[in-house]
Amino acid sequence: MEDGQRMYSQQGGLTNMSGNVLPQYNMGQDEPSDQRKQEIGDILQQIMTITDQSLDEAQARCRKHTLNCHRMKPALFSVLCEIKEKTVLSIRNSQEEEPPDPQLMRLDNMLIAEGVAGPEKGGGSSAAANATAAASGGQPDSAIEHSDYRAKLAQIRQIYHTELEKYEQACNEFTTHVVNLLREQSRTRPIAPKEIERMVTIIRKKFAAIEMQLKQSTCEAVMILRSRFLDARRKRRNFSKQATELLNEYFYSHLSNPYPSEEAKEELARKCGITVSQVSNWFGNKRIRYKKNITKAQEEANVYAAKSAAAHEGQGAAGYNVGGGQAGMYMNLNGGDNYQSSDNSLQ
DNA sequence: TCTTATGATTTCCC
DNA sequence: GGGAAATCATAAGA
Repeated sequence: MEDGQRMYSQQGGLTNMSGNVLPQYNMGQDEPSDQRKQEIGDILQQIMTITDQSLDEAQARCRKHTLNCHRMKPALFSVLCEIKEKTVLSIRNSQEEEPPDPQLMRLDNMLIAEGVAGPEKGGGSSAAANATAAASGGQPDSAIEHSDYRAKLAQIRQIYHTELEKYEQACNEFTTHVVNLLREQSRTRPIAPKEIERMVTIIRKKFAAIEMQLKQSTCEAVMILRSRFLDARRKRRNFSKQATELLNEYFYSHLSNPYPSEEAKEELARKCGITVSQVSNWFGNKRIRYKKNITKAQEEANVYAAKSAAAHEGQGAAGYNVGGGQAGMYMNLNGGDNYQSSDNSLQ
């Protein structure tokens, strides 16, 4: 108040401690007294004009005019903005710096991996191709299943992107609307640009939550499609003859320890054009069935032993030894249980 | 159509 | 988690 009085006095005259205007002396800087009289007359005229208007209109206009034109407005708003910043906004500020949502990251990663989000790089179709290749053991697969999967995935992708665009558009429109509104309001109440930015962030967060729901339901749709597709893969297909030969060769040449290492499985999978888990399945089945039907297995072993021996003669090498297995240790065909003994050997 | 072979899945155990 | 064993589901052949 003191400052205000002092400031006023600089313009209109000197005041005493009670705020009364003191007699003014012409010091060479002050306005002439007849000019002041003119101003007072103008003010009175304005007051008289106001009384002719409706009270509300006058108040509104007066307030607006006073607020917008008052030379103290920027300073006052600045102070008020600062106070707001230090109180309400500081609370929000502490909540803003959150780490990225891991669930959202998972969803994003999955959508990218499935080829739904991100650049269209044939993710879905390649996934389908891999899946069918795995199921068919390298044999040509049903193109119908493949194209069905691809078409449905493309549908999901299209819906996802359409919805995403809608959300983004709505978000942008709403944000623009709110920003404009706040900017308009900032003429009559203290709203700092930072506060507007925060409001934008809040709006974007709200829309991000909606977006996450969209991503979740898209992931669900992909999962359902995938499971249906995988169910279709359950249709068993025999491995190629060449693949079976390779697997049998390895099995019978490692009869004392028919447990291929991970490296060996990978190598076999690569050579046979199947997956590592298919190799594992095959060896699991083979070990069990070998034990169950030892007579027939021995005949088979005999065939592969002969084959391998012929190959060794031709190459003069130890033959198959993937991943450090014990090549060349064939079972004794005259005595079914006379294979090389080890902890893992088949009894 | 029935049987057998075989790849995949499930359950249990270590 | 990997392997054994049981089981399922389907391909293939008689």
